[in-house]
Amino acid sequence: MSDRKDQLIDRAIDYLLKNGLAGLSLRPLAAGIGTSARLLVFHFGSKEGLIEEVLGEVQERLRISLATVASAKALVAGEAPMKRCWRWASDKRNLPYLRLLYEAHFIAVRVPGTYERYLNRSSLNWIEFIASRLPESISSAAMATLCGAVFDGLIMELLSTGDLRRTTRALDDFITLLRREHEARTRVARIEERTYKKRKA
Amino acid sequence: MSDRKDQLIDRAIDYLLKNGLAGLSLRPLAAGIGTSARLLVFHFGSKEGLIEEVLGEVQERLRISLATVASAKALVAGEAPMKRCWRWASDKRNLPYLRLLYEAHFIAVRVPGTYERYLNRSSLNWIEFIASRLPESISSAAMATLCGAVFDGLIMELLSTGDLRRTTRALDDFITLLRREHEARTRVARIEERTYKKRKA
DNA sequence: TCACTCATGTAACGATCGTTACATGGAACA
DNA sequence: TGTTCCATGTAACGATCGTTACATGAGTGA
Repeated sequence: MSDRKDQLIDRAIDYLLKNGLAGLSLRPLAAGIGTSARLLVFHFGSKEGLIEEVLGEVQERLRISLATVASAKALVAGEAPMKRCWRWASDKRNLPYLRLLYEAHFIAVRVPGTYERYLNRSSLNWIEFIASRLPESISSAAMATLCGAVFDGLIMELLSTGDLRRTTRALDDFITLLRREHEARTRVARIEERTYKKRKA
Repeated sequence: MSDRKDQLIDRAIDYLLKNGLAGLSLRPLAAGIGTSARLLVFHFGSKEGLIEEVLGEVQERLRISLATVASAKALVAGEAPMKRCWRWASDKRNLPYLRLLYEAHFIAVRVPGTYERYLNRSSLNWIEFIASRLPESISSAAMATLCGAVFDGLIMELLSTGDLRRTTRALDDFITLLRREHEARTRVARIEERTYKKRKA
């Protein structure tokens, strides 16, 4: 963990954020960050080792960054955690990191045994982050899956088109749908509760 | 458009459905489908030409396949078009084609000028398909974006985990949300209409 | 001063890449 | 029968890939 190596990781991350992971090769990467392929292999052992360390650092940075928005209140009351999470994810400082992780995730799914152990958890973990903050009335595995899919889909759309306004409005619409469903279910629950009390009395 | 070329396209599609597009190289492809790299270049001009024709054929097959479910009724009444579309997309005969197109879409977004003119429209066009069938009450650009994102996200989740049951339930939940919102808005609309009539009278 | 470790440069290895040159077989048509 | 065009095989080209061998300079503690 020398200073030189950390510096190389920093620069390699910048390079990967720009150029992606799919067609990565050592010599252009080395030339782009002011070193040589020889030194990359010297410090990281191999190309795969470099990618491992870079992806690990990327996940760590995102994890730390996400922690700053983790102090959200419950859904429905105040700003929705989903909205907060969306503002974080669509921030232009975080979005390139997400793009890189999505790319790695895609490659890992396509070619099993590639990077998958560095992505298995905590990479796209804002889904758990959101799901754990759903109110009980609309909390289920399917609903958590839906919330995660909305995020994945909207971020992909944002990455493809760059249309932040439209994707943000789509998320707002989804939050509205969720809120209305929550209100409908709790109203039914209150009615049932009242009915139950009446019978009891 | 010789028979031999069509046969090569068929086999190349099968190969790409299995092995993906990212790390494609001519010699393994040729060996996998019983020909030679020499002949692939002879028939398609270049590797890029081959990918163009293969992706074009893939889109054409999906377009035809999607047309078979295009005779859906309006949302809310009967089976939702989204559900119908989901059953089509998650069919194990169609899913590999979608995976290939998603991969191409990802590469095209990452490396501008790559395949993008072969994907610009009609590739992921079930989004328009769905959006055009939303009832007026919940029809907007944002809502269409949301529906598309739900599809993209759920299909990615299905491709990643293979969990058809959970992703299908998530879609059902979303349809429920949409339906409830539709009912709420039309109810409000009816009340407003009644109020308006009363005043008029 | 000397040995030793770390960092770095030069150059090459074998493999694979997309592509091409050249030759040939075989069918169709004059 | 001869010619012409399509299909195919063999072999190679130059480029690039990840990786490695070897040498050397720089710093550092004994």
